[in-house]
Amino acid sequence: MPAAQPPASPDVAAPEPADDPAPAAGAAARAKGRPRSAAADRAILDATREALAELGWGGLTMGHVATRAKVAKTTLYRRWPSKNELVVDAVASLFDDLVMPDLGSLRADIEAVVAQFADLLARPETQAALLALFAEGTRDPQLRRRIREAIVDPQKRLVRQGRAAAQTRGELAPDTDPETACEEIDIIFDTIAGTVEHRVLVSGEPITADWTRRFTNLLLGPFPSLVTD
Amino acid sequence: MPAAQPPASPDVAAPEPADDPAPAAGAAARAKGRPRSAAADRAILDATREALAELGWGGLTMGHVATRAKVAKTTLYRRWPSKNELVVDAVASLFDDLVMPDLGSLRADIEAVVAQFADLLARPETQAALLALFAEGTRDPQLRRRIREAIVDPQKRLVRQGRAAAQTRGELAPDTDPETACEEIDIIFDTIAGTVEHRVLVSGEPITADWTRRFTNLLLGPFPSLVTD
DNA sequence: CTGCTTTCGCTACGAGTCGTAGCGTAACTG
DNA sequence: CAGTTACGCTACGACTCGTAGCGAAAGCAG
Repeated sequence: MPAAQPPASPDVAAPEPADDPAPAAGAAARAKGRPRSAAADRAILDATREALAELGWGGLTMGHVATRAKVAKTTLYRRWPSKNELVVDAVASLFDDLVMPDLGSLRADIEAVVAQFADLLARPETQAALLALFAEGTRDPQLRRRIREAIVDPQKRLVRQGRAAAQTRGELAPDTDPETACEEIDIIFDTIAGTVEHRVLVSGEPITADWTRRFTNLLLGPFPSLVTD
Repeated sequence: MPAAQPPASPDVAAPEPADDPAPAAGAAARAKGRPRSAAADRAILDATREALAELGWGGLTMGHVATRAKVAKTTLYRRWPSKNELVVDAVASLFDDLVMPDLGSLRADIEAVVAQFADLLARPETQAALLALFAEGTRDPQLRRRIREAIVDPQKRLVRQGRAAAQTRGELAPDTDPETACEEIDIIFDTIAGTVEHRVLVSGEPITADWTRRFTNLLLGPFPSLVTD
C-alpha cells in the first residue's frame, strides 16, 4: 500500500507501464537484492498515526517519525517522498472501517453512516490529518488525486450501496439515466461528507443522535418549517 | 481589525475588560508614544494575501511577508504572534463581500448565496488559507475561536437574513421556539458551507448553475427520486 | 560458498525558517 | 523640552529539511 516506487527505479512517475523494458512481468516480484522490510513499513505507518495524534500535523516531522519507528530517516525518504504522501497512506486505512449496514430503511442507513463518520472524525489522528491533507491538495493536483483515490472516492461506495439497497426496497425509484445517477451520487456524497466535516472540524460541535435526525430530515424531507402552497 | 494587543500590553489575552486598571475609557485612543503605522497594517495584510495566492499556505513565511510589505520582521511579530493569527485577519475581510440579496424567493436567494460562496472559494488566496486555517484550528481551541468569530459566525447572518425574508414572504412558518430556530440555522449553515467547500476544495469540481439547482432541490424538496408512500 | 545487488543504519552537511534580543533612530505626547 | 513607544536593522541558537557518503547486512543466482 505504500507510495512504492518500484525498487530500483529512481523516482520517475511512470503511470503508464506501456513501453516498459520488461513487459508482461505482471505482478511478479522483481526482487534481486535485499528486499524491503515489510515490518518497517508497518512501523512507519503506525508511528505516523501515533505522532499525528500526539503532535498534530504541524508538529509531525520526518525525523520524529523515523525515530519513533526505529528507522533511519534515509529509509523513510526512500519510500515516501514527502510528509504529504506518507500521511495519505497512514490515514487512508482508517477509512476502511466504514461500512453500509443495510438496516431496512434509507433513514436508518443514513443515520448509521453519519454516526460512523462522526466517530472517525472524532479520532485525533483523523482530525489532525484530514483537513491538512485537503489543504495541501488544493495546491498540488497530484496530491489531490492521490487523496481522492486513496481516501475520498472509496467511500462513495457507501452512497452507492445505500442507494441500491433503497431501490431494492422500493424506497427510491430505479435509475433512469446512469449519467444523472452518477451526478446524484456525487452531490449526496459531498453533502453528507462536507456537512459532517464542517460540523465537527470547523464548528467544533459534537454529532448527537438528535443532530443526526435533524440532518437526515433535511436530506430526506422538505426544508424544515417550509410552507407548502 | 488586527489581532491588536493593546499597545503596551505584553500579550495577556484579557478577554474580559472587567477589572481594567483604567476603567470606562471607552474607545478612546490610549496613545502615549509613537503610534503604530496604519499603513504598515494594510501593507502587511495585502502582502499576506498576495503571498498566499502565489506561494500557498506552506510557502508562506513570516520573512517573505515582511520583505514584501517592506517592513521589519520584528514589526510583524509585534502585531501578530504567529502565521495563523495573521492569516485569519488577512482572509477574514474577503468574506465581508458576501451579501443576502433578497431576490423574492427562498430558492433564488439560496442559489445566489451559493454562487457567491463558490466564487469566493475559487480565489487562490481563499483556497490556500481556508482549509489550512481550519486544520490548525482543530489543534488550537483559541485559534478555532478566533476563526469562528472572524470568519465563520459572521456569515451565519446570511442564513438568518434569508430565513427572515422567507418568513416575511410566507414561505417559511414563523419561529416557534428560539432554541429550535437557532439549531436550525446552525444545521443549515453547516450544510451549505460544508457541502460547497467539499465540492470545490476536496472533490475539486466546479460549481455550475446546474449543480446549484440540484443542491437547492435537495435542500428544499424531498430526496431525489424518493418514492412517497 | 562466492559474487552481485539492494536495503539498512549512521553521520554529516548546506540551506532555510523560526522567534527573540539588542541597538540606535524616528514619531508623537505632555 | 523629556518621556514613551514604534521602527528598521542585525545577529543569534535551535530546529527542520532533503541529500550524500559510508560500511554493514540480507537476500538471490551461479
